[in-house]
Amino acid sequence: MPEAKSAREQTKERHRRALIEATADAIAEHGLAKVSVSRILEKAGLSRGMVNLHFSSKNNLLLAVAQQFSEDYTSHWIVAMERAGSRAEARLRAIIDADFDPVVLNRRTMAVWFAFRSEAHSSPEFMPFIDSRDAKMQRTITSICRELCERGANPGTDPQIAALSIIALLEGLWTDYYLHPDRFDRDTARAVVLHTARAFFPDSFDA
Amino acid sequence: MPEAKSAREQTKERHRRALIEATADAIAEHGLAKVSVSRILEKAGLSRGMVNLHFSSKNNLLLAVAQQFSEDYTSHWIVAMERAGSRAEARLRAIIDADFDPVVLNRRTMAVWFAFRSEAHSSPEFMPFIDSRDAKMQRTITSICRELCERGANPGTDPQIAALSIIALLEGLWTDYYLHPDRFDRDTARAVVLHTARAFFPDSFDA
DNA sequence: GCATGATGAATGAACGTTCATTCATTGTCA
DNA sequence: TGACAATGAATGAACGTTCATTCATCATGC
Repeated sequence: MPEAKSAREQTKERHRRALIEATADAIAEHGLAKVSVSRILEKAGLSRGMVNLHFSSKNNLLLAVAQQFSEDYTSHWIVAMERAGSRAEARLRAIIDADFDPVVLNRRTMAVWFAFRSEAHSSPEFMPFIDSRDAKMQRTITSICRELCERGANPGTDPQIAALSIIALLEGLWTDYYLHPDRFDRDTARAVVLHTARAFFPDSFDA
Repeated sequence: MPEAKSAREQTKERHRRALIEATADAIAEHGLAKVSVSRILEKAGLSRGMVNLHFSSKNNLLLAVAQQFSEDYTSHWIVAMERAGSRAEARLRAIIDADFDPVVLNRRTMAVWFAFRSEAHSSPEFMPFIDSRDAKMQRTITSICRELCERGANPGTDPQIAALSIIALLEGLWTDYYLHPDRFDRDTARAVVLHTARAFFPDSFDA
């Protein structure tokens, strides 16, 4: 047993999580601009003072939500990549697949991501949590591309440009889903990214 | 002379525009969630009643801003494309260049676009104005791709997939600029899109 | 060309509502 | 019983909107 938590600590933790989930629900339903403490507490089924008790301010709760979603996204693609083994091609495929996994790419999650992104420029404290495809992911994909360049001996391919293209494509397809979730097709999206990967690395990513 | 407007009508129109510009400034500075009528009027240098006098409500003013930016974007790429002449390759190049033109791709404009996008799902009245690369642009680019397929006789290229890829890339690179305006390089961005275009249509888009 | 009444753009104090936050009180485990 | 999580009424600031009033501009009559 790692920690034997008392019943008290357990409900406290449960309430903390409930507030974060309720806030995400409220953002998805009403939009960040219309999210109020009252609406959050209504969704969570908790009393008025709870937000300030657990997070000391509404803004801190919003920060906790942003952090939660950021960490969930990052750990998701890292786990997927590591499960894929050590081959560069398999690792890149796993990252791409992870990006279109319904666990990540769904209406609620996108609503939260895009909401925080749009407020981060005027509230810089959100900045660390809005960059889904952050420096770490960029380094990872760039090094995969570099490996593919060396192995496949593609003289014309710049790993930096390849990585930038793939990441921008992932971003753009997220936006496509966000704007038109009904007409978005996950298989087509994956095919588009793999098509681009194949354009850079003809030896890999066979259809 | 098209219309001889009275001095009264001129100042009225000037105030209307001032409110729209001030609202865009306020969104860029404070974020949509923190834009209040007071802040807008402070920036515009006008009196309290002006928003409701000209737009009847704050929400209608926000709608007018969204519409303005949407129309400006659309007319910009259409003018650029038509100036490029009738050749398919030149037209696509013009659309790509237009998308990275500082007139369109700048901090203020992106702040406004992304702000409205993030609120449109909970306030559907904004929906008609948030889809920069809308159905019209998609039809245009798809038909250009179809023409390039036929002329160049690229048997393996699906014009739909090519158009989707290019549009998603443009979207993704906008997001890239929005998240990191300082480290964004317009020339690299253009090169990335042209590189992808070349992958689909090897006969065209020479570097 | 000038005087005069009509027009409606502009103003800003006031309104009711909603907001995030506080804190004295209550309830519940250890 | 002591410690602390939970409650919800109370608070004042900020919100969008209203509206009686003001006054520069315009149309009209002479």
